Formats: sequence, C-alpha cells, structure tokens
Amino acid sequence: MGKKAAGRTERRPLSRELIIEAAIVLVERDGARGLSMRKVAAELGVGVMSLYNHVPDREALVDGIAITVLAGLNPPSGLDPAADWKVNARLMVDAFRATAHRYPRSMHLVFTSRIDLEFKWTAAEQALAYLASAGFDGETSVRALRALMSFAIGAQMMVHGVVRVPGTAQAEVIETVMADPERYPHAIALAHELARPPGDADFDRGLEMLLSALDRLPRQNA
Amino acid sequence: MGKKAAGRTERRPLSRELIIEAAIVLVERDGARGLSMRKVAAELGVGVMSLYNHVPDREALVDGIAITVLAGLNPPSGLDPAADWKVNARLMVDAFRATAHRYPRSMHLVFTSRIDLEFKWTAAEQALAYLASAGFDGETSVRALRALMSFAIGAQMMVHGVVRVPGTAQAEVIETVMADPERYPHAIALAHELARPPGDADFDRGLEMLLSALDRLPRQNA
DNA sequence: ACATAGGACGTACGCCGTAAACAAGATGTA
DNA sequence: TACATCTTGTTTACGGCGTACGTCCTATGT
Repeated sequence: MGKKAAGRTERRPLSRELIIEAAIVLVERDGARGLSMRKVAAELGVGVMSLYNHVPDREALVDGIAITVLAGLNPPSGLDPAADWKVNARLMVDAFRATAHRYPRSMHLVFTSRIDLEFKWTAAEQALAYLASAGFDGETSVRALRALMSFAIGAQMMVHGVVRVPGTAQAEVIETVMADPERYPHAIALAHELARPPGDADFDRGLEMLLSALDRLPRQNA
Repeated sequence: MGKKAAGRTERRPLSRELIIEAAIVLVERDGARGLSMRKVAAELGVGVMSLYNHVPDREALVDGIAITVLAGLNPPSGLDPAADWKVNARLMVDAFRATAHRYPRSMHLVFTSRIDLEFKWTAAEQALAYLASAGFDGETSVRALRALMSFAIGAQMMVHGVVRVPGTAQAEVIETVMADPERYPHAIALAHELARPPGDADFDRGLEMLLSALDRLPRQNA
C-alpha cells in the first residue's frame, strides 16, 4: 500500500546530487564517522543498493562531497588583477576559510581522505597567475602557494579540533596542566590565552606574517 | 601438538607495548586503512580478543600509537637557552619533522584521529618558555606557537599525500592540466615545479619566512 | 594438593561496503 | 498493438570489522 501511486510520498527521483547533498547533511550532523552508505540510504528513505546506481562506491561519494563543498572556493568574486597581489591572495585564502567555516566537518572529511581530485586547478591557476604578476619566479611562486596552503590547511585542522594539541587547548585540558604546576609555569601563566580556541584573529595574524614575508622576497618587477 | 610446552615458539607474553609496536609496524606497512584489531592480532599470532586484555578498545590503541610516535618529540637535545630563540624554534620544529619523517603514516593517523591527548605539554611548555625569553608577550607567544604548528601540520599533511591538492601535484595530475591547456597557462608553465613533490627545502623556506616575520614583531626586551 | 586469578580464546552480534540476481516501470521499435 | 531493451530500485548474501560475553588454561599463593 502507498506504493503503487507513490503520489503522496512524491519521492524525488534520486540523483547523484541528492545523494551527495544528503551525505553532506549527515556528515555535518553526525560527524565524519557517522557517514555510511546505509545511513545515507535511510536518510533518503531508499534501499542501500539504490545508491549504487548513481555512485560507483563510497570513495566516489566522498569525492562528490569534496567537489561540492569545494565548489564554493572559486571565484572569490572581487579579485582585481590591478590590485596588490597580497589583497588578492587574502581574498582567495578567505574564500577557502569561509567554505571551511560553512562545512567544517565535511572539510575535515575532505582533508583526511585520499583525494586525487584534479579539483580546483582553476583556483591554483588563478593563484599562480597573481603570484606571477607580482613578479615571483616559478619556483618561488610554487613555494609560496604551498606555504600558504600548508598554513591554511594546518590552521583549519587545528580549529576544527581534529588536532587537539597543546596550542589548541580547550578548557578541560587546562586542568591537566594545573595538576602539575611545577613543570608548566609558562603554560599556566598563559592558561587564559591557551584556553581561547584559535579563531579568525590568529589566522589573520599568521596569514599576514606569511604574506608580508613573501612580499619581501626578491622579485623581478615592481 | 606443539601447544603444550610452547617452548619452541617462545611467545613473548603480549603486553600493551608489544601490541602498539605491532600496530605501528602494520600502519607503516599497509597504511592507516589497514589497521584493524584482527590484523594486529594476526601479526602477533594471537587471538583477537586477547588484545582486549591490554587495550580497552581500538581508539585507545590509536592513542597509544600517538603517544609512542610523538615520544620522539622531546627533548630535541641541543637546545641552548642562551641561543637565538629562532635557533631553538627551528630545532623543535625539526624534531617534529624528523619523527614525522620516521613514521609518516602513523603521524597521519595521529592527525586524523580525535586526539584529546594532553600529550606533549612539556614540548609546549618549552616552546612557550623560549618565546617568552625572546620577549614576546603572552598573546603573541600563543599566536606564534599556533602559527608554527599550523604550518608544520599542514605541510606534513601535504607531504604525505593526504591532501593531494593542486600545489602538491604528482606526475599524473599534470596530465589533467595538459588536457585543457587554454585554461591553465601558468600551471602548465610551472608543470615541472608543480610535479616536484614538496620537500624539505620548501618546508625550510616557509619556516624561515614565518620565523623572520615573527622576529620582526614588537617585543619587550632585546 | 587445592583454590584463586589473570590471561588467552571461541563464539556471536550488529554494523559496514558491495557483488549479483531479480523486478518493475519507461522508452524505443515493429 | 506487441515486443525488446534500458534504467532504476530492491532483495539477498558474503566477508570484514569492533567488541560483549563466557569458557578454559595456566601460573601462583597457600
């Protein structure tokens, strides 16, 4: 019953996009560990194997999540080739950070999966273009791109609590240090600072340092 | 037969340390995906459930791996309080990189797991001490520590191929860009650079930039 | 000699990803 | 119209996973 017409249930025809969308919802709600084909199917009110008509396997689904989430990366809109290269660089890094802020858990999932995606070469191309127009030679451009990416990715890893290391301590961790005050004088003195989760301000300062250091590198034109 | 005496087989008595050690070997050989209680047990020639006499659950085992691997972090030996703070900072970051180089896959596993470990506060304490003696105020010290950690962690993520993003392209990825030469002039021009996997030199340059940028920050003493 | 405790083990349950065979409607062709 | 094919969803099943539970074996203290 209720199956013949299916009119009331009005089941949308189940597409790759729908599946990915449901998967993202699920990841953001339950975390990356909670992602499974069975859960996604249940979320859509559908048999598990039905998913496989639209997605080859689980890895491809994760790839789909990656592509969808990272689609927000370009174009950062507002890029002006005439502007200072640092301004453009900041815009691009901020675009990354904005999408990471929107889909924190999905972004983490993307990072921790093997992604052979040739994705976002357009973003890389754009970045390299600006670096080149800023007068950096090829080797330096690539290095600069990688340095910025390292910093952005590492910061994101720390923010999301994936890497809960000393510098990203949450409140409870402070207690650990308090238990042995003799050994951790500096950590205790800075407990207030350490307890504050890393935020936009920290990121901005670090980014600013990297950018100005890059800006001081020898270049070809003005 | 061959069971009564067990004299020849000379089975070591199976301890937590032995289990962790076997797990690390397994991760470094087969990758993080290949880590399972059953495989570890098989590696030790032991029943699966025997492991649970020494390790509460899988997560605890991963924690054990993290602690063991990260034990190589301190003390970086050679630290001289009288030396320039940047020298000491480099020594500490290099210590991290050295262990990451020794156990790349385990390190990745550590990063991608939830680690609430209050581990390595001693390293943090040491770093904060050097930053303080360099004249940085508390807020700046914490920011500096976080910036350096972000960079180190992000770089490590990229090196190990976890995040196979544009800037870390391997040879095959280049072909992707080649297929659409119109859109990626810069990427193609720098294909040779991009194909080179990120290495120590890139890391050193980036680290140097961060350190010298930090060195330029306003401080209290000389 | 016997009681006790701790470590190793076998079994079993519920998750997971997915291969394979099947069903049922949609669509193209005569 | 009737038939063939294709698309899409479903059912069943298999092997691997983490681990709760109960059992047995062995070493030790008395």
